[in-house]
Amino acid sequence: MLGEGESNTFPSPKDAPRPEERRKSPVVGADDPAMAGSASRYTDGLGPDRYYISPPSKQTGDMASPCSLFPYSQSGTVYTGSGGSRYSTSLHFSSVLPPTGFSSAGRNQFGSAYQLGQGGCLYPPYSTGSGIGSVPLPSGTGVRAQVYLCNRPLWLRFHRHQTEMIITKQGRRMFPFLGFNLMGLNLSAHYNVFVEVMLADPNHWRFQGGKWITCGKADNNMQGNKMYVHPESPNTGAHWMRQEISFGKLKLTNNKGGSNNNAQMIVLQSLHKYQPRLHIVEVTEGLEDMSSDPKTQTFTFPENQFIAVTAYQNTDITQLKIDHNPFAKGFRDNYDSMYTAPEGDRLTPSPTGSHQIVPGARYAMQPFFQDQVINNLPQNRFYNSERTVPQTNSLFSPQPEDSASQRWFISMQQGGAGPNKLDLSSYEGDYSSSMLPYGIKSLPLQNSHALTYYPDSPFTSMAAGWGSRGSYQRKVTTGLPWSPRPSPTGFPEDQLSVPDKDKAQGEEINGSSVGNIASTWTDTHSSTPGLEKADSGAVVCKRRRTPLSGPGTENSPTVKGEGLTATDTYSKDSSVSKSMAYYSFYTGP
DNA sequence: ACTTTCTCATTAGACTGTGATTGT
DNA sequence: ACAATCACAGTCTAATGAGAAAGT
Repeated sequence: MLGEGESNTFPSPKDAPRPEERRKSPVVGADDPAMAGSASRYTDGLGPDRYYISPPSKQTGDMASPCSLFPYSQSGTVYTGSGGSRYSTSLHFSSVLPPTGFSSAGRNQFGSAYQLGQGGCLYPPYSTGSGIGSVPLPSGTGVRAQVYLCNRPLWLRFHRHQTEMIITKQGRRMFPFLGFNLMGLNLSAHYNVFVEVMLADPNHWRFQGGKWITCGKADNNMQGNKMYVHPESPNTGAHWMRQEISFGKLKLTNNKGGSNNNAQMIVLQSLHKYQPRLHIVEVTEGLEDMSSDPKTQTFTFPENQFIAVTAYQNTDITQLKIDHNPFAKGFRDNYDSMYTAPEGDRLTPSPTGSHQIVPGARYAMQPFFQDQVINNLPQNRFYNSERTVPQTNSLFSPQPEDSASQRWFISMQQGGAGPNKLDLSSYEGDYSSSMLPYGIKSLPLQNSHALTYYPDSPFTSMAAGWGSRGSYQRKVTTGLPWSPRPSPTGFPEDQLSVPDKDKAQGEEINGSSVGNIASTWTDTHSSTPGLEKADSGAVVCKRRRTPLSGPGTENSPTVKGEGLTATDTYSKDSSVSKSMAYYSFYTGP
C-alpha cells in the first residue's frame, strides 16, 4: 500500500471557482537555460563498469574524471555564480556553511544577505558574493557526482506555466515527482540522498489576472520539516547509480503540527514559491566526527521550482496534472480522442518517445506514467530488463549526432571555471530525460552544485552518519543489479519530436527569459505570452467537466497538445500490460 | 508427488481533481 | 474576496491468494 504504511517497507529516515482567474496564465518565462552537454549515457552497454568507461572524445576538462562519463560544459548559464545570478552558488554557500576546511569567510561573505529560515527554509540572497563558484572542494571530495533529472520534459512543461503543487493536511504527493539518476559516485562509498525544499524567493504569491504576481513578503519563519531523506539511504554509490532515484513518495503538507510521518512529509506554506534541491552526502560508517568533511553535493534544477497551493490556480497546470498523472485519469473525459490524435500533435514529452516520435506506432503505454511510477513497478522491469534492450531499433528516428550528444545533466560544479561552462546556444527543447534512456541536458544551474554544508539544517546530521537506518536493499526482483544497459545509440528523449514551436520556445527562453531569471527574484514569472501558443496542439479532447472548462479551458493550448501520453494506453490490467508495453516499445522492428 | 515459480483475479485502500462549504 | 478544508467518485497501486506450469 501506499502512504504511510509504505514507509514500513523502508527504514524510516529521519466552482467555477473564479474561472476568470483560474485560467491559463502567460507562459512563465524561462524554462531553462541551456546547456549543452554532450554524450550518451550508456555508451558501453556494460555492467557495473558502465559508469567508468572512457568518456567520449568530446570530453573536456573535468570530464576527464573517470567519473564523468560524459563531456559537459557549463557556460552562460542563467545561474552563474557571479553577478547576482539567481541561483548562484551563493544559494548554497550563503545558507550553508562550508565544512571543515573552509574559512569562516564563507559565511561572512554574505553578510546580511545570509538567511536561514527555520527548519532549513532558505532562500538565496539577492546578490551574491563573487568567486564563490571557485570555492574548492574540501579535501577528500574527489568524486564528482552528476545528476540527471528524470522527467525533465514534463517538469519543463509545468514550469512554463509556473508549476503548482497541492499541499494538504494529510500530505500530497508531488507531480511530477522528483526523480534523478546519478553518476560519478564512488561505487563502494555510502551516501545519503535526500531532497530539501527551500523557499525559492522572498515573496508571497497570488494568482491574479491569469498570472502569478507577488503579494507581500514570504513568511520565512515557517516551521516544519523541509527535508525528505530517500528511504533507501544510506546506500552505496553503486546502488544509487543503479537506477533512478525516485522521490515519488515524498509528500507536501501545510500541516506544521503533524506529528506522524513527518519524515515523509515536507511542510510548506501555501502561495509561496519553493525550490527543491537534491543533496548527496557521502557518509562514513560509524562516523561520528562531525568535523569530518561531509562531502556533500547539492544540485538544484530550476524547473523543479513550484508554488505551493491548496487549490490549483492555473487551469493549465490542472490540465497538465490531469493529463499526465495516472491517478487523475478519471478526470480525463476523452482518452480516445487523444489516442487518435495525429501523431504530430502529440507533444507530451514522452520518455519512451515512441508516442511522439514514432509515426504510426501504437501507443502501448503511458510514458510519463511509466516514468513516474517506474519505481513502483514490482520488478523494476524497466531498469533491469527493458532498459537493457538496445535502443537502436527503428522505433526511433535516426538520431543526429548532435542530438545524441545533447544530454541534460548537472554535474556538481567544482572549481568554478574551466570546463563548466554552459552553452546556451545548444539548448534545444527539453525532451530529454525521463524514463527511457535519459536525455540529459546540463542545467542552467549555477554553482549550486558546489559542496555545501548545513550547520543548522537537519541535513547536517545526515551528512555525518548512518543514522538509525539500516542499509536498505532495494527491491529489485528481476535482473541483476548490474545487468548491462546496452549502449543505446541514442536517447529517445532527445529524439522526441519536438515541435519547432516548442524548440523555438526553448530557445527563446534561453535567450531572454533566462537572463531575466538570473537577474531578480521575481523575474521568474515574467510572462512570455507569445510562448503560450507554442504548446497549442490540434488534439481535441473533452476535458474538464467543471465550469472551468469554459472557453478558457478549451483554449488552453498547453494541454490539448500534450495530453497524449502513454498513460492513456496504460492498461488497468496491470503488470502484463505494463510489461508488454515496455517490450513492445523496445523490441520494435 | 511435492515444491517452486509464475500468472491472474480480487480487493482494500491510496491517490487524484472537483465542487461545495467553511474560515478568515 | 479569497484561501483552506472536506467529501466525493473515478482510478490506480499493491497485497493477497488461487490455480497452472515448471522443476526436482
